[in-house]
Amino acid sequence: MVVSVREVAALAKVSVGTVSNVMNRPEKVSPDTVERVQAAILALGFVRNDAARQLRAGRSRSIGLVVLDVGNPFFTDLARGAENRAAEAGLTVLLGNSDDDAVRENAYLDLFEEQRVHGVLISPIGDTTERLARLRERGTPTVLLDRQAENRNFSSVSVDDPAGGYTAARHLLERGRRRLAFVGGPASLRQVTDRLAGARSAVAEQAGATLEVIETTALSVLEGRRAGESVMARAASERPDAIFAANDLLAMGVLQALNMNGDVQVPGAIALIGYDDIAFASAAVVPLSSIRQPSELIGHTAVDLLLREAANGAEGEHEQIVFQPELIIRASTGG
Amino acid sequence: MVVSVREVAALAKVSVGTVSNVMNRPEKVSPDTVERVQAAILALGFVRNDAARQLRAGRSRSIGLVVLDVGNPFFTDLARGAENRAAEAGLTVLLGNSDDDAVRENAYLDLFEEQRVHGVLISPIGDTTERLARLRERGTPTVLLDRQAENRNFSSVSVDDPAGGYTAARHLLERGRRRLAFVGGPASLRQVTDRLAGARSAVAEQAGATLEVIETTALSVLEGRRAGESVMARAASERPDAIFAANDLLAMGVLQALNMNGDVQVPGAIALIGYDDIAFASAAVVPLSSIRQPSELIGHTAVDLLLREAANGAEGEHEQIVFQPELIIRASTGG
DNA sequence: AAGTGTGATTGAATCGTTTTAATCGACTGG
DNA sequence: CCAGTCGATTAAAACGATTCAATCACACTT
Repeated sequence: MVVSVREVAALAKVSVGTVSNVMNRPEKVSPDTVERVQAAILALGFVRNDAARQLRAGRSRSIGLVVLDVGNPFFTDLARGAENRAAEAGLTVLLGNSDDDAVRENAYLDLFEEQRVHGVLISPIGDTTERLARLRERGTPTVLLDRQAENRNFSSVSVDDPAGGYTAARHLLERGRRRLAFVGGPASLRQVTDRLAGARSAVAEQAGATLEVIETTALSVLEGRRAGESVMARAASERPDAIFAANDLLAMGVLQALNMNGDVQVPGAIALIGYDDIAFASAAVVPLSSIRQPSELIGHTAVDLLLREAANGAEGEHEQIVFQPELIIRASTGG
Repeated sequence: MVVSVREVAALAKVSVGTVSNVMNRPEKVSPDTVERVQAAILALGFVRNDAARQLRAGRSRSIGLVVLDVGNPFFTDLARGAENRAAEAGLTVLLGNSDDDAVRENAYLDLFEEQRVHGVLISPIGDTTERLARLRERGTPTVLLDRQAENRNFSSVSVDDPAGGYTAARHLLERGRRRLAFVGGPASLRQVTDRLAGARSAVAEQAGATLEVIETTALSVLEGRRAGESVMARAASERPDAIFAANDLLAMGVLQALNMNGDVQVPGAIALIGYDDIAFASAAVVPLSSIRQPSELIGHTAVDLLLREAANGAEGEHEQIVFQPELIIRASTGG
């Protein structure tokens, strides 16, 4: 019960070439033949075999997207932006979730390369540039997401993380807080270290202000809760009076921990600010101040860059696009 | 600069057949030949072309997953479960987002069928059973998610939605509420109508209790907010004293609307319960009571069913698995 | 020494679509 | 009436990995 162009051609009494033409450039085929072939396709329930098509074409019609965490709305929003733009260009997005794991990241890159995807968008964990360079050398255009390559060797779409970190910390300082804590990790993530660096420079400018770092093993709600609990375990006088979390998931976890016992007021005792401004941030126990990133726009732009990169060939220029983040003030830092 | 098995074979001074054997069943090849071939692969940076492989094999090594909304954590959790189980079986999951749109759903089904995926998992919108029956007839095993086929013609993994709806409404009634409102839609979604039906029967059992329906066009935070605002627009005496939202996203939107002006107390004036128990529910402004569904387990089980279905061939039995939901009580219904 | 078995390797056919050069008919203008 | 053109169609050659029957080399048995 396998139906290939061969059967369709036989039924429509034409050659396989004509069947192919009907599917791909019907204007080259006489109207009545088109009709006859389409009738045959329908009658037999023919579905074209994409593997054969790709084999001939050399490249697939999809692009691979590797994100750090599909559970993070920031990345699903970004994916939506990429998907929409890709759809306009007739391409499909394959979504891979590295879950902050180098092995999984690598597995997805292998898979995408074997599939000869049109290109790869990736928010890399740690330092993968060597692997990515090889990927590109072998002909798969690559764009970095949410991260700039040190050596400008890659096209990238990112947001100014040091500036975001600076803005967040500055905001807390302006609210009169002096004993800040940064919650985030792992340090292998560039986003984390950049935001921390930004916060550091803001604190350095302010006499009498301090910044402690509470490191986490992931950017998840659970890890945030753990960090929050470690703060709660201290005597009240030992606690920071403001917390800057490296993303909103962490911030929400921290918030849960602080609120669980009900004895720590936010923002009364501790002000809290997150990062990303995911949709849930505004609906939190205490609506969360945050640093907004234009997530959909990032995905959208990344696809544009990828298409340009693909068109230019290997020796084209690489373009770095950096968006500016935006401070969103809500109740968690005193409205 | 294209590298195929041919080049590898030439460099290693063996035949292409041997190269293939090295990759797929190295135990059939003498150790030193294996080594020579692998060295050649590495030296040339050879990456096997998946399209050619699939063409020969007849089927791809991935399974297609079509969900209603990737923005909904329920579905990303489900996807994670599916992905993990699939990985154990050496398969990849391709995630498609129908966004509650029949056209996009169809596009993904076409794509997956053209790719000759191992099988399809889908949370169908509206009535797609005819389309799915054809898909299966042509050889692609299919499992329904979060939805049972009326005629038992499909394997499916779902949760008892009428029971969940009943439980939610019953809980509100037991808290002394009598003027309930159901927020949800569109009515084309089976999940919505089933949960509503369950709620209806609970209300019918309770003398003096009423249930109004506020229909939405989607199960999103935004639509929830819209519904909440329509409630706020009424005189206080005309408002319900309890709201059952068809999922947590809606419930969080409702909550935002009720809280925005600050004048409606939850659960004081209006008790609120959602559905799914997504991770963010417990971190909401007012921690949200909800009906928990075992999302990861659903994804996991669905892949199992799919593999069984694929093994049995077309005329095998179809299995319907129904999980029971669980009431989670938090502050939004009075703790 | 002939025959038998075994393990390693090979060569060619195959999967299904796309593409290109070639062919065919019919028609037009000189 | 013939050369030339044009549109529609065809046949065959790709694309690259897999697989299976055939071959080969070599050791072991009788």
